[in-house]
Amino acid sequence: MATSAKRTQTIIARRQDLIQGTIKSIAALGYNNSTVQTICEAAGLSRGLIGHYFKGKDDLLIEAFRHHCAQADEEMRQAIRAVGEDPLQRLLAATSVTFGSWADRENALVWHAFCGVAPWNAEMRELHNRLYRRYRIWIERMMVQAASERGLKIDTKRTALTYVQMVDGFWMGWIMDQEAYSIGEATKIVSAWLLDLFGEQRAGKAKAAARTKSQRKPARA
Amino acid sequence: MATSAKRTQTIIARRQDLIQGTIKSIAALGYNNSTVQTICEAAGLSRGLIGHYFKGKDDLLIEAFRHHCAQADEEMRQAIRAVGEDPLQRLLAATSVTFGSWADRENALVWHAFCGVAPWNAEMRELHNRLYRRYRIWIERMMVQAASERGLKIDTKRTALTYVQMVDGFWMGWIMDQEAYSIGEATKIVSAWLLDLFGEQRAGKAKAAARTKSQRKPARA
Amino acid sequence: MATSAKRTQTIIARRQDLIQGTIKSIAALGYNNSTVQTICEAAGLSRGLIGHYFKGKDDLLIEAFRHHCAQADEEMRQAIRAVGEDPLQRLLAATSVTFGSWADRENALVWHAFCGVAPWNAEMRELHNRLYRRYRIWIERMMVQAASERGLKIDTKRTALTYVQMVDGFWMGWIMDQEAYSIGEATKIVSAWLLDLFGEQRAGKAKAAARTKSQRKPARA
Amino acid sequence: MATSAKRTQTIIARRQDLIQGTIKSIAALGYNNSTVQTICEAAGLSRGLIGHYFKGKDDLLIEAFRHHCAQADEEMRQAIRAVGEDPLQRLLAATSVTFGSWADRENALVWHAFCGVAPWNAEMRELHNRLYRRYRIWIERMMVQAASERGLKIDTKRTALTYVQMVDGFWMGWIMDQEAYSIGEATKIVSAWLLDLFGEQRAGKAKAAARTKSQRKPARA
DNA sequence: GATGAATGAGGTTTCATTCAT
DNA sequence: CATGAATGAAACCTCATTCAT
Repeated sequence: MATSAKRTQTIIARRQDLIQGTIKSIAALGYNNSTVQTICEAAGLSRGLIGHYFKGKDDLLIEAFRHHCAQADEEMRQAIRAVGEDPLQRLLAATSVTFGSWADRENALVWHAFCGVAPWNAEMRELHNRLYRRYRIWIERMMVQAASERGLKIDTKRTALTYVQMVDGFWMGWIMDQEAYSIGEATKIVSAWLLDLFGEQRAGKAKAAARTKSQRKPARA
Repeated sequence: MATSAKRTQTIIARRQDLIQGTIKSIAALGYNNSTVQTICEAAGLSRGLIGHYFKGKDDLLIEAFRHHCAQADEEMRQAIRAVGEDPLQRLLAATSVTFGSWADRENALVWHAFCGVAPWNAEMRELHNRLYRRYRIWIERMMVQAASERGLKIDTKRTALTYVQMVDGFWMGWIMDQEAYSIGEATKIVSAWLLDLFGEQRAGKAKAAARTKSQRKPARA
Repeated sequence: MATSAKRTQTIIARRQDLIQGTIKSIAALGYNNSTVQTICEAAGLSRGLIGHYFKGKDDLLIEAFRHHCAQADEEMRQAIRAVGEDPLQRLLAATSVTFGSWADRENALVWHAFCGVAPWNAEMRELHNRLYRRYRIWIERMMVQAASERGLKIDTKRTALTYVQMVDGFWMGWIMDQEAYSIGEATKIVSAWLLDLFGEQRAGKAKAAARTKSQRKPARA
Repeated sequence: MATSAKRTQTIIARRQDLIQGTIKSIAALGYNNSTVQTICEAAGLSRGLIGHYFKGKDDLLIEAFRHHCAQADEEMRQAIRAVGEDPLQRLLAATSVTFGSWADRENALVWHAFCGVAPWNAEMRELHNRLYRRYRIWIERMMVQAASERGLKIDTKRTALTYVQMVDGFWMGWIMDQEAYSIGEATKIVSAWLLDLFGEQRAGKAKAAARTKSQRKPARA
């Protein structure tokens, strides 16, 4: 019993080691240049071990991506929960966590590397898209709440889409060229964009607009 | 003389063939799975030829990326010139060409693949960043003009940055998942965003605002 | 004492388990495809155990062959003893046991697999040849008796050799293609051949021939 | 074109080189111990070449077996044709060629090695069995002719089977232990067996039988 | 004594490059 | 010049063996 449990634990631990090694190796060398050799070295294990815990290199790579997706998902959920119920606060928190705490440079590089390969890898594409569909739905749901609370009429689907792609765009730009702008700037820009849409003065304007029967264009996204 | 000129022409033609083969192969198979074999097959040439016209596979890949960058640059320049002098029209034209005429799916996939590799390849990173610096400067310059014509006070650096990354973000999202949204939607969203910033009603409002001495927040980008 | 005896018994039992696992694995997968993994799985034991009871895989394989040889030897001895003293009956019993009771398909496949390897393995070749030399001598001895009892003049060395190789030939043919003929047919053919040489009518003929001074050719084998 | 023809010729030549290397390597080291390394060394070529001319090692091994089968077939056909129309002479010639000219020790060892693997390899089994079915049919056909010419009533199917398996049995015995008997002895035994079945005195007996009971025409030796 | 995790040697295969034709 | 055959380095993977628990 205890031994079996311990074995299971070891298996999980070794799989994690290899996944972390994969991530380290990809961050350091890129996807192409990561070999079984470099991955196992990064994990501090011997080359042959990969066969014990994964079907092969391809399987390990996919599992590493799956892990990465799951972790991104989890980090965001926790950050959002921690901040309370207010949808705008949650959107701001999501922005912060995306641009900050979890997505350090290593994670971001690895994410970038995987995305660069996913279009030619059905399984990775599937994983990525499942994550993003959920992600866009969350964002949209929060925007719907925020708009509703403020009496704003907004095309939330379009706005959510814009938010998600804008964030991704800022990430990619920073991965490619760290000197063009800092992650802090990106955070500020996106946060300001959110506040402009859902912030106090907008709420005030919306009420005022409602009073005078004027109406904002939904295309405002 | 004539023979030498002809030879030079052949060299250029063969290099182009190989570069086009590289692009086709990457679009079809991805960066990783593109081998000298698949590239030369796509180019309709024999495998050994690569050594005659490039230092090797790596050199060919970089040259292909260089070509891709140059072509993107050129396409945008022409599209912008064709549309006349008005900066807003130019911005809209740039958006159109980015999302449309040049950047078909094949080109976009290849661009995506190269970007997925560039962070670990000094030469590619350099090429990419040179292009993007120029690109951001154009966009900013046009925004400066557009704002100035309309008497708008806008943080153009920030706005240009936002534009560029938003466009890239929409591209990437569509490459990863074609079912999430269409390129047409992305074009509409970005165009609407531009028009909201620099379009007619905004111009009117800006003049009105100027009359009443009120001042727009720069964070509006 | 008791513990030591028990230990010895365990050792013998485990060695037997592994040998049986080897035989099962070879029968199922062939010699080439049998790995320490498949052998230990077939034996229901863990992989590391092989090192405790044998010098290594090669040693186990040879011991398994040794066991197989010994068992073939033993089975035949018992079958022959069980049938009484008559040499012809013994030859027929040997044929039966070879084609029947012991040499089921599994044993035959394993034998075939070992023989396919033995020419390039000094130890296996030696084991095989020792067995066959004894085997041929028995067969010849029985033929000598049978011939002598019947007053037949036969080149027994040649006849014994023919018998042994014919039986082996029928085995091999059936291992390679079970649809060409059945083991039952092979048994009938070889038995008929024996009866034709040593059976009743032959005995009668031999006596008649002896009366007329005619002489059979030894080449009749 | 000449170039295309030459290329085809080179391909055939290289494939032959590799097949010959395979045969040499198997003869020298056995099936198990033959690696891509040893095969290419025996062929005097580099390791990587195998991928140009065969799908992989397994494919090469099967092609080598196919070649071996084809060659055995061809050698026997030619030997039989060379000896004229008489069926008994043809049977004796088949015996000679099997035991002699073609099947030297190297070829026989390789044949033995392949047969040791074939039961666990569907493709090899199929090749082997196709060859043997044809082989047994030839032998039977010749026996039918020989018996008919001599007015003998023989179960030719059974006799052909016995012949084929006896020959194989003698081969196998000699491969396993060269000291037990020589190939010359085996040839003599089998030839004598054939002559005893279809030879002069048997024909004479048949004639005698014909004179007294049947109306069969006399056979020509 | 039994286990199976870990190792690393060695096998197969792929692939960029070279070179004779 | 153009070709593709040949090479060998290096990648992935399998597997026999060792060893800590």
